[in-house]
Amino acid sequence: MAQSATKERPTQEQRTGAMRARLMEATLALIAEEGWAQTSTQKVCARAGVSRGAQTHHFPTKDSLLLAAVGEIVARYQRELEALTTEGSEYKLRLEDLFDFLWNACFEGNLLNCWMDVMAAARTDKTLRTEVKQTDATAIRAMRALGEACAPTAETANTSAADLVELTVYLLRGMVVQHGVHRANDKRKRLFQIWKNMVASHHS
Amino acid sequence: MAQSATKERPTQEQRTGAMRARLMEATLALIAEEGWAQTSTQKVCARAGVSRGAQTHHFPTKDSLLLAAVGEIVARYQRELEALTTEGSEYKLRLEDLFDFLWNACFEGNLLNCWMDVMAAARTDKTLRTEVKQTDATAIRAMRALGEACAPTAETANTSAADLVELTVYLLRGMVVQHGVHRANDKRKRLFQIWKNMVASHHS
DNA sequence: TAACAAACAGACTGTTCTGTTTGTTTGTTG
DNA sequence: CAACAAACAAACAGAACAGTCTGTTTGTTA
Repeated sequence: MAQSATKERPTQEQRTGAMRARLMEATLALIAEEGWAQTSTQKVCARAGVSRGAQTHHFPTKDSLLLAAVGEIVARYQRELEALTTEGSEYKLRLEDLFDFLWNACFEGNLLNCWMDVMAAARTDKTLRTEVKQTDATAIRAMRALGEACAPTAETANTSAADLVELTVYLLRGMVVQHGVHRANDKRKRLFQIWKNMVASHHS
Repeated sequence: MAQSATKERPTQEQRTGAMRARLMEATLALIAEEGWAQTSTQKVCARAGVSRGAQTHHFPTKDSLLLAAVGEIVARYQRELEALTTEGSEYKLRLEDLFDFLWNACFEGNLLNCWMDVMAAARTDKTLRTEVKQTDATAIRAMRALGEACAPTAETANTSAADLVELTVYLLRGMVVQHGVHRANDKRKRLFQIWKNMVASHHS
């Protein structure tokens, strides 16, 4: 009777992993739903169904929890980005495909909403800013490289593909913030199409 | 002797005006320096050198104070915009001039930093969102109209000037958020120049 | 000038929050 | 199985916060 054979008792490593995962999931959900500023450790514990003692054990300070959340956000985004490159490695990835991917990454799911929240908060939070500053720099560098890989900027072209990608990133970020206030994606989709046309006619 | 002739005793209207101005200035400064989420009524009072009683008298709730601050931000921005149109009414305002104005409005002063903070916060604050939603809509409408006035979108053109202006606004907003984290305006200025070139060659 | 209302000041209440501490349970290891 | 450390639980302390309250000063007006 004692132990049912279906479930072994979990090892400590499994426990910490599960606990951290639960806390991380609750944290990300709260950032997405209530925003960065309204995300408190107490709410995270309540949402995760975890005692405050457990939370302080794994994340002794609020900053450690939220910085871990930042890392998780960019890790997930990076994962999507890598998935695109590997699946696209077979055939030639077009610049327009990259733009469409960036668009989709912005408006399906709430990862980018969270990220813009973090960036806004980072402006007035020193430790967060230093973290975000380099993380974002590497992310932009990666996307620039990806753009360059898509369209190697022929000598005839008058603009580098990397610059066009970076412009697109800023444009989409502005749209994401707008999206948080006013969900009218039809208008924005039309504008983004105009932008893509401009790129196509300019980078030829 | 009693009253020195140089200073009359202030009327009540003057008092309220002065007090509201002091509170408003302190609020905007705090939003700019510490961010929207870290702006509390107590800090505002301390910064303005005003008792909490006075603050609660003029702004009975925190929301009323912060919504007034939002109104002040957009009012100032609107004022800059109108100044541009009136001073430019003598000679023909070019689309590029408008773009340069938008650029300058973004990176000199911290009005746009505050505004992006507000937009980010509005995503997860219902009352703020409804306020920001329509305010921002009218602002964008005004800027679109201004763009249309600059360059009346000749029939030969394949893109409306209004759309180009709106795209520019989103692009610049993304750059402003970036600017809060990483102040590297040289890179962004170069990118914006590329953007202006694309517009010029496309809207011809 | 007397009565009144607005402007202002400061204390108090209840809540929320982060970080710390003390104690209990659970897994690991010699 | 015994000693130990990690995982977890819960209570506490101290601070910041928004809102409400009572009292005082100042301007208005009949």
